[in-house]
This record gives sequence, structure tokens and C-alpha cells, in this order.
Amino acid sequence: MTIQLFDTMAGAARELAPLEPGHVRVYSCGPTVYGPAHIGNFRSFLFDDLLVRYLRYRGFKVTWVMNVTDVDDRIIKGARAEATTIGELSGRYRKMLVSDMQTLGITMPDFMPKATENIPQMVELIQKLLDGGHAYKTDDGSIFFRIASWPEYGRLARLDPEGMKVGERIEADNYGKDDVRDFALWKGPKPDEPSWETSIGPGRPGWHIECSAMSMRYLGPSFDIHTGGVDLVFPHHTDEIAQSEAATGQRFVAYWLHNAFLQMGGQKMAKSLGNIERVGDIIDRGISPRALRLALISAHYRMALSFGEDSLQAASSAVDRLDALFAALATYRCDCADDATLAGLLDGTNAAFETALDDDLNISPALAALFDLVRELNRRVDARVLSTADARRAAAFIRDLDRVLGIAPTAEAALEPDLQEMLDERAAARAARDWAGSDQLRVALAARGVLVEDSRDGQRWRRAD
RNA sequence: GGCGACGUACCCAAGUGGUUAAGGGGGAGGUCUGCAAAACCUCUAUUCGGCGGUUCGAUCCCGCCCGUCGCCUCCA
Repeated sequence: MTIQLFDTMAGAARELAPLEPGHVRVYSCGPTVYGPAHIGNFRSFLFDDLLVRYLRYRGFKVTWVMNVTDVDDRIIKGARAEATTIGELSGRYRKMLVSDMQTLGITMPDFMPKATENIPQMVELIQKLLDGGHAYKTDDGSIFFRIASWPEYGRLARLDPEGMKVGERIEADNYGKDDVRDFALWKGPKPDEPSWETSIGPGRPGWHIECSAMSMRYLGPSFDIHTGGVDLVFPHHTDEIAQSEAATGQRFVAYWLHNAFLQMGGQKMAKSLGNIERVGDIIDRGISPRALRLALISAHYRMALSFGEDSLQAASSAVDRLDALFAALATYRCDCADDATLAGLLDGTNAAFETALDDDLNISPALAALFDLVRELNRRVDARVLSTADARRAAAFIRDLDRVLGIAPTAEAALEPDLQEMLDERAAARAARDWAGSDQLRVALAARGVLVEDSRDGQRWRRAD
């Protein structure tokens, strides 16, 4: 079975066939670090993470690049407001970004380049476009891409280039353009704005050029997958394609993948709409990071996903269910024969899981396969038809699937000595039928974040997180 | 106005031209249990926005209508 991915350019799912067999090169449009990212942004990064995790799970080598935009209008404005530098401001929020990514279990990209550290690469690209007649300079030192020089312009977004001439708005900033549709590759210097001295003149980069320059730097002029939110289809990715392909003469990207928005209150989550939530705030409310992660990946990436208190609660409960199973499997002891049908059960689950994800990362049936297995394993634990080794095997199997999902509890570390002592005392109390003492210790352990449950195999415990 | 998508139970959310419409959450009842928790069992959409059409048969295909959302401007 092969992996199908929905390519925006084709408007259809296409079989993944990397340019270099066995090695997939992925570029994800990362955030502009002008402030703390919200969970809508993280839905995108979690989609990227799921994609990369699954490709690796399926045996591909993956080189993953996610850019961080650290110079733009909002950063400049923010730095000015705080009387600090764009480097200080963007550095601060970049740290917060990485911290939130770690909280959510997002794999660290192989490269997270900053725009400001790739100015020479951008300049080189812009020079090529100037040389090729695809770009021109205006009086203020800005350089624009000439859309009229690129007939393919707008194909990704299915835009009619002629139609764009009607009803467009002219930014006061951008006087001097030959055509209002032309976009900035390079912005001429202005007082109070950071500026770089370069061979194409002083100024700072336009928005789109950084992604072309950085993706090509790390992945080559032509690579496999480029991801981003649907809002980036136009103009960002449209412009990236034009400038990249005009400069290199090669196809820029083989598969364009776009994720839908996270919604809250029936609208997309957006800072401008004021309906945002941040990772830190949600964790501070006592929601576990894994529950938040599950809530944000639980629907297909191209479908709008509703977020709210209900979805967080549902995800929390689902994660608890998984945790309880792991605790039960870890505690389970049965000196009985191996379950002859376990291997078949696991194989079936594995097949359903991969079939689902192979189909454009269709996560819902994949999760259904996992939770079907959870129920079946609970049944077998209750019925005591598994051997002790079976229980280990089952847990290991789920951990293997979890390389993709990232929602299982971390392998249980031993309890702190004092907590273990309480647990032992409680076992003794129970043996002595000292229910009052036993209940008291259970409450005390819960207060320390350890949930204790009694089972036929003795006490089970799991972290509350 | 142009382009794109969506509308499935109380909530979230899969899915298929035809035997029981996934899964998670929630709710009701039950089993187990010193208690608690967990788990398991049963029930919770004769129905898939509405109206037509194609078909032996449509939730799934086509058309229209209604509703919602997104992009067309910074945006994940």
C-alpha cells in the first residue's frame, strides 16, 4: 500500500513518490514570532508533526525544515513599542514557540532557520530574478516581482490573473509598482526600520522570498512536500512558486499540503478575531499536554476542527482511558498460556491503522482502530486470557503506534521512594483489612498526583498529570 | 461578486451506491467491587440540512435551494 497525499496543486490525492526514493524532503511554513503563538497555529505544526512522524514510521528518511520569520512589519512595530530590538523580541517568542512545541510533543524539525540569517540567499535569488527580467526596482529601492512575466501565476489558488485586476486594493506603501498585483521581494530602507546593506541595495526582505531561499538552501531547488495553513495558498505560496520557478526554471515543489483552520465559536481561531487560546494557559488550567495534543490532531487535517471546553474534556477522558489501560497491562500478572489470537488482533489493528493514515493521514479511523483495540484488551485483561508476556507485548505494540500519535503516557518511571513507601503501606493495610487506613493512604497518594486503583493483581497506579 | 469547502446522534467526528451508519466524549441502566476508581455489558441516529433527479436501490452520484465556514488584504 502506498501513501496518498492531497496535493492542492492537483486538487486531488496523489501517491507519494519522493524525488529521491526513500527520502522525503519537507518544508513547513512556520510562524512569525511577533508574539506568542496560539493553538490554531499549533494545529498546523501538529499536522506537520503528524506527517513527519508517519513518514518516518513508514520507513522514510525525512528531512524537515520549518522556518521562523523573525523580521516583518509586526515584529518591527512590536519592538518599537517595547523600545527593544527585533532580535530581542523575536528571540523571546522563538523560545516560547520551541517550549510550546516541546509541551505538545512536536518533533523538533531538522532545521529551523531564521529569515535574518538567510539574507544572502535571498539576495542571490532576487538577483537572479532581476537578471531574468522577472523583477524590477522602484524609486524607493524596493524590488517587485513582475507577475506579467510569469504566465503560470495563480494556478495553485485557481485564480484568474485577469480577474485579480478588478477590485484589488492598493496599499499606500506600494506606490511605484508597475502592476498592482506585483509583490515585494525586497523592501527599500526606511527610517526606523532595520535594513541590510546588500548588493541589490539596502533594505529588508519581503515576506515570501525567505521561504523560497530557505527551503532551497536546505532541500534543493526542487523538493517533495511544502505545508502550511490554507490561508497561505494565496498569496504566500502562490508567490513562492512564481519567484522560485522563475529563478530556477525547475518545478519548485511536488506536493502542496494545506491544513484547515482550528475553529472556536464557529469561526477560525485568530488573534484579530480575539478568539484565541494559548498552550500555556490551557496547561495552567490543568489540562494535560497529551490531551491538548489529542484534541488538536483528532480530526482530519483538511477539515475545520471545532475546539472548545467540550473537545478538551473529551480528549482528556480519552487519554485517561489509554493511561488506565497501560496501568492495567503493567500490573497484569497471569501464569496462563499465551493468548493464541493476540497476534491476529494486533495485526488487524496495525493494518487498519496504516490503511487509514496511508489515505491522506486520515486520523479518525486510525484512532478508532486504536480505541477498538483498547476495548478488546480491557476485555481480555478482565477475562484473564492474556499471559503476563502478552500484556507486555500489547503495551509495546501500542507504544509502537504511538510513535505516530504521541498521546501515550511516558513509560512509567519508578515512584519516588516516599510514594512507593505509601503504596506499600497501603498494600499492607489492605492485607490487614484496615479499610480506613487504606482509604486514607489512597487520598494522600492522590493528593501527590498518584491515582491508585485496586485490582485482582493488586494496586495499580498511574500519574494524574 | 470570484474561487474553495462543509452541513451525519446531546457534543466532537469517520464512513459506504445495497447485509448491524466507525471511534471519542456525554447520558441512562447493569455486572464486578470492603469502599472508590477503572473496566466490561446493554441502551442512547429506522437515519445522514431541504426538495427534486439518475438508479432495482442513495446518506453516499447529479441539479437546485437553505445554512455555515474559509480564501480573494496581514494571517497557521
